[in-house]
Amino acid sequence: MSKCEQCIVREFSSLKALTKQELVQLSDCKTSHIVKKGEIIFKEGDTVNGIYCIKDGVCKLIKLSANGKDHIVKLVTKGELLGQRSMISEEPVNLSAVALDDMQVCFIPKSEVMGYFDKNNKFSMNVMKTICGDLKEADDQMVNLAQKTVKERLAETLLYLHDTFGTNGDASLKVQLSRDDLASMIGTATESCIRLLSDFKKLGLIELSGKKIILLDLSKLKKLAE
Amino acid sequence: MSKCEQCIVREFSSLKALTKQELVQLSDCKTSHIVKKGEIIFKEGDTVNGIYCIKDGVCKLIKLSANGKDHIVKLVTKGELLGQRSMISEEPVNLSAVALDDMQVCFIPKSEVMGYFDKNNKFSMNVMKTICGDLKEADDQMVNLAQKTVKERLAETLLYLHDTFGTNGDASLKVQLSRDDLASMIGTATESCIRLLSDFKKLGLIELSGKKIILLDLSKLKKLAE
DNA sequence: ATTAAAATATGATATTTATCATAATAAAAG
DNA sequence: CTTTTATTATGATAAATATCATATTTTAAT
Repeated sequence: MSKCEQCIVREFSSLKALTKQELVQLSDCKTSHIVKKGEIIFKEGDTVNGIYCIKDGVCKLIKLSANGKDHIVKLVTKGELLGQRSMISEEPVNLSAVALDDMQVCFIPKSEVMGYFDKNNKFSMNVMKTICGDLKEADDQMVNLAQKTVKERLAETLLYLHDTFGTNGDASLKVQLSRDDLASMIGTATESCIRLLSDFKKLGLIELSGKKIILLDLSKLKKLAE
Repeated sequence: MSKCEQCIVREFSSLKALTKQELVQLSDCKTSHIVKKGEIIFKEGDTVNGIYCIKDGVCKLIKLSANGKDHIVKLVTKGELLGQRSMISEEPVNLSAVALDDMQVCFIPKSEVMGYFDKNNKFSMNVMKTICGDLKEADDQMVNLAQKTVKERLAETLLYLHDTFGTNGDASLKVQLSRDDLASMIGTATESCIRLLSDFKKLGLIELSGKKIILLDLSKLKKLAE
């Protein structure tokens, strides 16, 4: 079993506040898991008795709507924690988590995490700040969905993927979303998403080859995203 | 100066966790304010060095979008606290708060609140749960904006106003929003909102008289909201 | 009370976006 | 390697929504 004390990823999450002693204890009670691309980590409505720490890979947090389509609320990647909100609220999770890559995740049982909450003030403050950050982002996204056009949202999302997850050697976006996923991230029909990508390609803003997307003109995309 | 120990409203917020001693101390450092309808409590970008406790009235939390229109992210009413996120994140507020009614609010300086955070575990847990609740709601709204039609969102919002803020003696919604505000709550153009209200009226779902809105057929509205 | 200003309402039209249909391409399975 | 299936792409059309114009009503101000 790998040791949390030596895990670099920890430094990027609220867990960075843990003491050496707490980390040793954590190593003993955590479990490590491999999650293959497409597999579900947890499902809306599940009772998840703890939190997941993402060691590698990216997953989508999705919410099913009344009409059966689902919406991608957020992408989460290595260094981040999953299931904090649910644990604090003492409610089932309100989102499903599905791997977009092959992932490595560690599960930390609730009992352990709650202990840190009580004893380690810095840890609980970190978690709170993270959740506050999520809330702020959610507010922003809400306004975008309410007021921006699909074209603007697509441009913005492409830039977000570029800036947040970076590019491969060939300049293509590292996170490879299907057109379907991209559409459910910006809140539109798959065909509309595909059509706009074609438009962007014709305008020389992006290059498409298979699932790969290369952003060619960042500044024009920024203007389009307003 | 009114005493917090005797304030009923406190029982409805995170402040219910405070001890008698803490409440006495709170009474000494809080300031009470009257905010007239339409007045601004704080503005996006402001540094608010504390939190507001709403004793009476309702306000809207709005966010300005790039195109100049603003979006109502949330309505907040008596018993609730304002500015918690900003205080925890140690960032300027990301939303503006504008009174929809004449309001009574109390301001509690940051130094005081942070003291409770450190010493009163129940209080900080309450605040966390509130923010987690806000995040869950934000996720829901996001999906609604992404996937529901304007008609569905209008029906849902009318029901929300009905269920959350109640009705007057004549069965009209207690919170009176302008058509403009209603539109910026559901994320549509003012004219579209007005048009749909007229449609609902013609269908016998609601009654309109001036600014007053009366919901006549809750179950049909529920079906419309899906 | 009268005028001015703002809010509400409705029609006409343009634009955006979704849906349905079908083709082309890519990926997976046998 | 070939067949099947899923994904991506594009056209045609329908539906939803925004915008512009203008009328009506309500509210506020003089």
